[in-house]
Amino acid sequence: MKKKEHKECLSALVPVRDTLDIIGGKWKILILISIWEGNKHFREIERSIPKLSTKVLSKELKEMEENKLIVRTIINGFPVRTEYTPTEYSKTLQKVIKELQGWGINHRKEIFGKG
Amino acid sequence: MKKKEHKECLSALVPVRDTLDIIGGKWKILILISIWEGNKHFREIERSIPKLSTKVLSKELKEMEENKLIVRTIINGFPVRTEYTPTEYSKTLQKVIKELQGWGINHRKEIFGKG
DNA sequence: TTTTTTGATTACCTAAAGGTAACTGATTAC
DNA sequence: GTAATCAGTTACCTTTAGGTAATCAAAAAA
Repeated sequence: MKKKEHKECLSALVPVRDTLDIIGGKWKILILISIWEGNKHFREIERSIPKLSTKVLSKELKEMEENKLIVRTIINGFPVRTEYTPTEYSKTLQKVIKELQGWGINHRKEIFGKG
Repeated sequence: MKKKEHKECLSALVPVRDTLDIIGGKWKILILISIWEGNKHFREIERSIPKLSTKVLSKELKEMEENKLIVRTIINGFPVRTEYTPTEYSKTLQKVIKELQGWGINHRKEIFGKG
């Protein structure tokens, strides 16, 4: 009898993991959407998302900048302000998020809708 | 000056959260793929995924059954065996996973490939 | 009768994610 | 001078996810 080989295909999952690391977590998509909607300043973004703390926002914004989803610009003015703007590249995530949303909407029907 | 309204659109994100809960985490996609590949029995699935513990596998399989991604069948035989088989419905996740993978592959290029 | 294999469950522990709150430094209004 | 707003940082605590290992019950093999 042929010994069963378990193909693992772990390497193909590395990019899946990468993506989940970037849009997973409790706040990441929320913050991204807030910025897409036009919120530009730290306090503005913070206030737009109930219960989000400055610490978490600070950490997430750094990661998002590293991932080229947003650009951070310091504006030297009377009160020094910081501006966060979404990159064109960040918009490539919209299709992914839509896909997650579509599946989730259908899943609710699958689980609760029909018996 | 018109007061800035921050549209929150939190409700639209509930299904996104749902989907991430189902395919997020360290093992869920790995287990799903193992079953898609034909691994049917508890030990078989366990052995196909290095470092996965029985405790976590047990928990994840329950959740996957609740989410109608797999079917659990007990086969009364000489050693009582349990069989896990993927549902047709589970295959609707393949498109989502492909999307996550595609974005992740491109993202590596974006971050490391070009300066 | 002891060991092995099957499919798990339980208790305990660690590591990571996230939450709370105080504090910095600069500037502007009172 | 005092308070408030801007953009954060830091230290500490809690919660959750995941890991380790022992155990259970049934049955077959030695």
